[in-house]
Amino acid sequence: MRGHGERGRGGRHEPGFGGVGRRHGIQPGRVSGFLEPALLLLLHRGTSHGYELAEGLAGLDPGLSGFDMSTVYRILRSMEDQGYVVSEWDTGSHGPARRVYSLTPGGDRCLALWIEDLRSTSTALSRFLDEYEHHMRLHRTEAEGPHGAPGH
Amino acid sequence: MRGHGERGRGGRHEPGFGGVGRRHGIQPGRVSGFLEPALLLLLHRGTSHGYELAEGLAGLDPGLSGFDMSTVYRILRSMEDQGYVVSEWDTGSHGPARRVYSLTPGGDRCLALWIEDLRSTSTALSRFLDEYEHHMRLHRTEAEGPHGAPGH
DNA sequence: ATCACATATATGCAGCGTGCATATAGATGA
DNA sequence: TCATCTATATGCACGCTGCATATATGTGAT
Repeated sequence: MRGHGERGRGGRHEPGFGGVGRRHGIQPGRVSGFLEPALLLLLHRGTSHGYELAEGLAGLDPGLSGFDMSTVYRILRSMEDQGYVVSEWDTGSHGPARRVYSLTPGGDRCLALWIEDLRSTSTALSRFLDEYEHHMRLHRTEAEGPHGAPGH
Repeated sequence: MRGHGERGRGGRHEPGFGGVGRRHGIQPGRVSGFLEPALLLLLHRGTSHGYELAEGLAGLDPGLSGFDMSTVYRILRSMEDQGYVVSEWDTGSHGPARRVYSLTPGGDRCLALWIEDLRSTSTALSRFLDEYEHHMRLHRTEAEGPHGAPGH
């Protein structure tokens, strides 16, 4: 996650999910808008704060490690506004105060809805990739011609 | 696709991929930024124009039918700027002139890159969903307690 | 003491993607 | 003439995100 030692020139972001590494214009990028369910899942495992959650994201999937800390904090606040999480300050720890989040019942339901959506997405994605394979198979045999010479 | 008979109140967009149905704030939404590879695949099947491509999208996946026509046109233009497609006017048809697009070799390569990325995304998504199932399974048995009474 | 560094949260700004409303215009049929 | 379908395009607003930056506390080295 950006924000500590790794600071500055981030370089390339690995494929995976996440609105990672925008590049510019329209090139192979990736699907995005995926932090919320990941954070909700982490919080379902237990109470945590932003900085720690960011590390948890990287553990969930390397593709999730490309997000900026600011994005993580903003999404947490936004989820709090929606009532999916609640927070309180933890001043008893070593470093600076931490805003510790925990999941609400609403957040639990929200996660379940996300999972439903992501399952649909996953199915649709697989269908799309299958369709691509299928099309390319046809395209190749068609290019070989009906004479059946599979030469180089 | 919005833009013809179906005009006006679009109502709910079905799950699937696509930056469909923004809702508001952060709720179960869906991954987005997915039109490009879909359009590139359609154009790999053959030359076509925006309006027709929009219908082709719905055929690829119902989740892709939620996109606005303006978005489709803008993405096509953008892809043309990047050299992935070229267009020319077709005035020989019945209705108003159509801007007909065809794939370039660059677009072909771009599609291949997209597919690579989408495969990573698909894998990552599956892993995430598996992790969710796994966590929920643990969570449930834990809630039942170590006494092994699986009662309701 | 001072400085660098890791930890921790937060805000302003800019750019991109997208929905919605709207404009334009040719073809067809009532 | 007027409504409708086909077809493309633009302006506006808003949300998401990266980047730069500001702030503050604790730890360890000099």
